[in-house]
Amino acid sequence: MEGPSVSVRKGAWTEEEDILLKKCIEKYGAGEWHLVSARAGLNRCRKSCRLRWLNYLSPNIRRGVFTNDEVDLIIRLHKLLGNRWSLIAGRLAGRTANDVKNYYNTHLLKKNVDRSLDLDPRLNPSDPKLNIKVIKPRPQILSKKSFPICSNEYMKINTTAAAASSTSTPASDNFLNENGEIMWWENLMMNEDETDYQLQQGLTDDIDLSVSGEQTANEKLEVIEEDNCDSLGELYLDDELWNLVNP
DNA sequence: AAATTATACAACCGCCGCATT
DNA sequence: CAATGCGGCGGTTGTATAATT
Repeated sequence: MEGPSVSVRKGAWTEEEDILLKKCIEKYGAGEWHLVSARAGLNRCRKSCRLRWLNYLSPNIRRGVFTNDEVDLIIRLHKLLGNRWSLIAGRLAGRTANDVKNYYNTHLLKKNVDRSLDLDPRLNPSDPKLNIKVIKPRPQILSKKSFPICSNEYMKINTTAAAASSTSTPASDNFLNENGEIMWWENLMMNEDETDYQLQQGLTDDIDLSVSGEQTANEKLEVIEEDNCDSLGELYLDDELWNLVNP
């Protein structure tokens, strides 16, 4: 199906190839990757071209060392989302999923395991009373009052911004304020203790997310809010809701 | 200084979901 | 409904460079 019919070039990209690809994207825009190699005069497969652009050549990419804030955010988002690198990268302006994945695997993977055991004595797996088991990352409960995703204002801002932004990595700047800071970061920080507690206590009972009929994301969220938040004061961020509030 | 080992990261591979035919 | 092709994703590998012996 997707195998190349003729041999295509593999391995590291040359400067000449980069220039050809850049000129092609400048002329035709990013997309239609199956046509790019022909348009650019490259003997590369569509995936190679796409990857080279998204991970290296795109002007939106920010290179250089990860800041402390970025590293903290990666750690916390990974805790929330697991290995969903594109989602994580989507919250780090200018960083690609590949960059984040590489950074995590090389810098944080071992450190993270060590740290999680060091920081929280309750998670010491050597303690037989705790019966620690490895669990997959799971959706989070976030307090409505301190995580303002429920507000219509928030939805208005972000659904509009999302509609105008590209869907692929690197991230849009939807979540940056005028100072280039990540807007929801503080909220995430504030909620960490709460969500950790709730996860440990298993307080993640499903909340009804069913919404009938065709509705906009904003309308859907309002219905979900109405059905659940008023009585419970919480939102259950499963995939559907997460996608709604992080378009 | 040379050999070996560890690290960082660019790139590839296989799979998936979705749209189209 | 099945086949096909596409964009996209995460896991993994290959290799250049740095650090260590």
